[in-house]
Amino acid sequence: MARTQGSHSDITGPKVRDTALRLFAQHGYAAVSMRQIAREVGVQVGALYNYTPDKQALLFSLLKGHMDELLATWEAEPRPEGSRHRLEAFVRFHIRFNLDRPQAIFISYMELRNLAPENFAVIEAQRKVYEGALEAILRDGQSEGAFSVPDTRLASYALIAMLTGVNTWYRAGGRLSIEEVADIYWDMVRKSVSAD
Amino acid sequence: MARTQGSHSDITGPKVRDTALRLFAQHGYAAVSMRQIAREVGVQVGALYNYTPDKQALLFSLLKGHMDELLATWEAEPRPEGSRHRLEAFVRFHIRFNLDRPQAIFISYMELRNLAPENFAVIEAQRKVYEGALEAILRDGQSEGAFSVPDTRLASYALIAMLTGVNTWYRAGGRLSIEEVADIYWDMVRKSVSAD
DNA sequence: CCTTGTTCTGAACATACGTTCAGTTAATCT
DNA sequence: AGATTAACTGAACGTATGTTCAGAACAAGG
Repeated sequence: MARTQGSHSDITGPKVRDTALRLFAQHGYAAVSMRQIAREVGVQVGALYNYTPDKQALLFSLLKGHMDELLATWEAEPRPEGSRHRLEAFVRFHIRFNLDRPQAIFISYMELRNLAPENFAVIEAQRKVYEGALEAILRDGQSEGAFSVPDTRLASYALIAMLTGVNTWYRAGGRLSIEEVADIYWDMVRKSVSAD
Repeated sequence: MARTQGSHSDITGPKVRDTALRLFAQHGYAAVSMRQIAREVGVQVGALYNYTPDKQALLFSLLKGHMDELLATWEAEPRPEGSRHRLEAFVRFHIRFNLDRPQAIFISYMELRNLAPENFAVIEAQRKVYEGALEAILRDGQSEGAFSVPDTRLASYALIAMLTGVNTWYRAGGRLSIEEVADIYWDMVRKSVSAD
């Protein structure tokens, strides 16, 4: 097997993924053409098909890679004692993780409908696992008496939406650091699930 | 001027808008063709151009109409006394309004990037007016001592995201009525802006 | 140095796109 | 009844789309 060293595929491959991620996030999957990706990578359009069987697989691969990383990173996080600390850990993890990769987050919310049904099912299942982690924390805290949450399912949806919304306005280099943002959001989350 | 009564334009016009709204929400603006809209309306594609100068104007018109209605309806709402009651009114209004027109809400969040820059500026300005109404309530309540919100700007973003998120999971005919959903969300919002 | 196999080009394929327009249909007004 | 005109068809315009593939370029192994 020739060309294992100095091979361009080690460079072009990631470049294709990075470019596709950026363009999909910027203009949307349907609005970006394979030729546009190729142009920004610096190759002819045919060369892209050395790295993906088709355009749909490219989108799916990006989303799948992102969800795999999300779940793996979350599972590797320290798991503090007590529902309150676990909820805080989730909030800070979610904000940090999302703000670190805004483009992947963006397409993983916007481009779900452009996935072929069988691909959609895979991503949707992974998303449910992640959201289930939050609901489990709320349920545990509720039965321990640490939280006052009448409907843990709804509360998990509400909190996820609130936290994910950070990405719509946060810009690096703004007036607040990621830590300060997480402090403020954690304060609101904490109060919203407490008894009053 | 002939054909003012019995004219088809009274039927086809709204049909074009309804169909476009539905298809844009389902598949995304870029993924829907004019021929697809025409087919579902029941006319040839050329006929669509009696109702919109081009595809972009059709999208803009839908979004503009939606934002106009949002602002007008909100301004016509009763304006209760006291920040707490005003916040509750906003929460309930937002949930009710959003759940009543899920498709318009969906495209007005997803298709902003497919607007031509000058069209985007118009919609963005209207959105800011609406979100500003929430922030004003939070600011008033904060200075009156009714709320404990360290950063009213952030809090308004957080609450808007949380409330708008209802549309991602709510389905009519589910286990909860719109009123019950609004009750639960208002409970969380109320606590999140309170002192503890 | 010559074969091997990866990576890429350049061109082609069939199909779809947004938009335009001359011409047909039919409802309304005089 | 005839004139007017809104509403629509059917076809065409040029361009863009995703994908395929024969062959060129070229780095490494024997």
